[in-house]
Amino acid sequence: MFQLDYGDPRPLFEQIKDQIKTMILRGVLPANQQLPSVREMASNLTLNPNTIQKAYRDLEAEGYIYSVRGKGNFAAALSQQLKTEQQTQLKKQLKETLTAMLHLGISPEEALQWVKEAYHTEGGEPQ
Amino acid sequence: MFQLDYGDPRPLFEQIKDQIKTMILRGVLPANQQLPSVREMASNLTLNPNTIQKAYRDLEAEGYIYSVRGKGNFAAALSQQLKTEQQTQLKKQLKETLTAMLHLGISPEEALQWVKEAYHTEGGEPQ
DNA sequence: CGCACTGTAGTATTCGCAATAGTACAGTTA
DNA sequence: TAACTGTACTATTGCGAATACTACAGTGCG
Repeated sequence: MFQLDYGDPRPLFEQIKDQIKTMILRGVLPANQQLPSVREMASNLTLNPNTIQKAYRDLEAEGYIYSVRGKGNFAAALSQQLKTEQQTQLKKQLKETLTAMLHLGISPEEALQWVKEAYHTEGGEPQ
Repeated sequence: MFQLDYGDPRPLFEQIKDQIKTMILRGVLPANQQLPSVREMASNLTLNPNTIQKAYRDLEAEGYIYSVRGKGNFAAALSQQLKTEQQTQLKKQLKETLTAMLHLGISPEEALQWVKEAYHTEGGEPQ
């Protein structure tokens, strides 16, 4: 179900968190969709249930999922606040990238070209 | 000379590496400019010389600096290869950001608007 | 009820790796 | 020679991720 990279310096629970976040933000996991149980996911990924639980607890604290004792974990409805946060972060990220490009000697015109190009090559599905 | 964030999960030597990289890529550190000695930098940042040495060794392996035994560490001339690598990475980063924006419901038109906006607000120097 | 599932909480332990501490050796320069 | 430089070790500490294990609480179903 998920892709773990043991070479990645980032901890496993973070990798799991990010993948779930992405799925929720992109609508792959609709609201109230049930997630695999802590034990099941742990079994599938061959790691400890505690690791999954940490990921789930964090995600709940951040508003991406909600937990119901005895029932399971479910994708939360994507709040406007969460969307706005994400947008803000993406904007910041975009600006950082553009700044780095500028300082590397790439003109704004070239940058715009890159942007258009990125859209034209959509379907390659980066990441 | 450098800014260390002990709250950052990233190791110290990585933070140092990145800051030096950025300075070199942006021309703040011209070719053959001498860097502080391992021991001096360690003293300034109040950490162990080994930590600095690790950063320097990595940077040399990546082609950002060169070391001369008995003399010191110096910024390398920014090779075309290094620039190209950096450009490739930025392009990839840009595309990932744009893809995420798309999936968040931001149209290409809006995205372009963001890009222009980012340039207009230059001077705020993000990061 | 009893059973099998779910989440939750806690402790103890292992393990990896960043970072420290310390010593030693080699090359440069005045 | 003296005081710098880089480099190479080994040993140790310390932190946090991940494991292992146990236990308890709520849900759903036959």
